[in-house]
Amino acid sequence: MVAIGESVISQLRRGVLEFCVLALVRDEERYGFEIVRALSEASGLVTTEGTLYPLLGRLRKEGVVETTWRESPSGPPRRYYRLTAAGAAKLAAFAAEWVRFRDSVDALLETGVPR
Amino acid sequence: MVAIGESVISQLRRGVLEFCVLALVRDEERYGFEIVRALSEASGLVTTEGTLYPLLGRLRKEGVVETTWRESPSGPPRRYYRLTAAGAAKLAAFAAEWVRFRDSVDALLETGVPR
DNA sequence: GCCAGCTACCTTGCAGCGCATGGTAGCGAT
DNA sequence: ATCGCTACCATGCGCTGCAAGGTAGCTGGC
Repeated sequence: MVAIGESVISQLRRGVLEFCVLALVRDEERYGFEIVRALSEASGLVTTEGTLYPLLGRLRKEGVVETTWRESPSGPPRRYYRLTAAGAAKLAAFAAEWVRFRDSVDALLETGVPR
Repeated sequence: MVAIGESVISQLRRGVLEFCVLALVRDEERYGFEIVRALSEASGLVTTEGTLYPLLGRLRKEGVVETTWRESPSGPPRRYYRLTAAGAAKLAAFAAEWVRFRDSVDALLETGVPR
């Protein structure tokens, strides 16, 4: 068994992280710090604030999420994110692409032959 | 239905392409141009020579593939790639990581909750 | 009062990889 | 001899994840 670097896995996160965030705020509002923690619970999706906040900013500018500041019961105020209709559409479109991509990779890794 | 750009999908290929190539040359020798065509058959993995040749060069330097020049029956000579033992180990290690990563993403996209 | 530690937000600069583009050369057919 | 296909390769850009560093609110202990 050979260990591959964490850097290899970090390349995997490219392009996927964005949609994991959209999925996280699809059904309920969440704030940034909470999203970092939630992603850390999913193995292979661990990330840091240095990654997430710039990403959240891009999503906001793009109009796929909208935000509300709310007081915290204890601590500094939080910016809560929720999905917009445009975000829901983009997420749905990605989910379809993801399935195709995932199946292609699975087939290749298992058989060594494209499908 | 909203179309998402090809650029979104191209980000998905990050870090995965390398291992798809390793998988392709695991069981039989293949040459560069052939690999480009083979990947194009797998939806979601379409790539170009501008991507593949630099990648093959990195894999060669890394020692996970080795190559042999062979005459073509018609056309310029071809450089054939095959997996080394180190490459096989790296591929196997990745396959395990991939399963974890894939399942995490699947869970998130489906439920909006990390697992 | 004040300081340490947690929470929570954000910015900046770097690095890696996929891609577009362009270049070279062998071979066969018209 | 020119065109088109095959087959190789290099260069520069852009995007995104990450490390590192910065600001500030709140709480609890002394």
